[in-house]
Amino acid sequence: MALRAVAASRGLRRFFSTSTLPAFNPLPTADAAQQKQDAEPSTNLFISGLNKRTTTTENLKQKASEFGEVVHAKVVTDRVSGYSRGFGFVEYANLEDAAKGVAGMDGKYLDGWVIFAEYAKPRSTQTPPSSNVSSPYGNRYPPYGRQ
DNA sequence: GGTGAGCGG
Repeated sequence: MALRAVAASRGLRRFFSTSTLPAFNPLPTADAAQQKQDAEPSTNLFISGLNKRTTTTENLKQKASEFGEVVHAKVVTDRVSGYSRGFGFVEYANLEDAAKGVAGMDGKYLDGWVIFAEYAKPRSTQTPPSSNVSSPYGNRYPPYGRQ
């Protein structure tokens, strides 16, 4: 009668239940922790949100010097047009100053614009390929990209 | 000349 059907469905439900529980990821915290990873700490900082109309190099260096020893500070400008591209790079002397610079400049105002400071990606540890012909430095290069 | 996410010589 119906008792057999109820018992059978209950048994099937228990079977599916026991076979479904440990099937998927029992520890989603490990995957979430792997996804939540900030940029690797480095002395080079990527500053975005700068004002395009003015060369904020001096202001950026002065602003970054308040949180640590700044080795380099530059606003990236287009080579052909010469206009600022709105972002720059700041290199600190050590990682602690870089961390303080990020915590101190990220989300702050600079020249009327909110800037964003985070760790920059390592562009290249080798000499650029376009440095054998039209380079004012010849084969030698200034100490850029040093760590 | 100068938009508004982005990664430079």
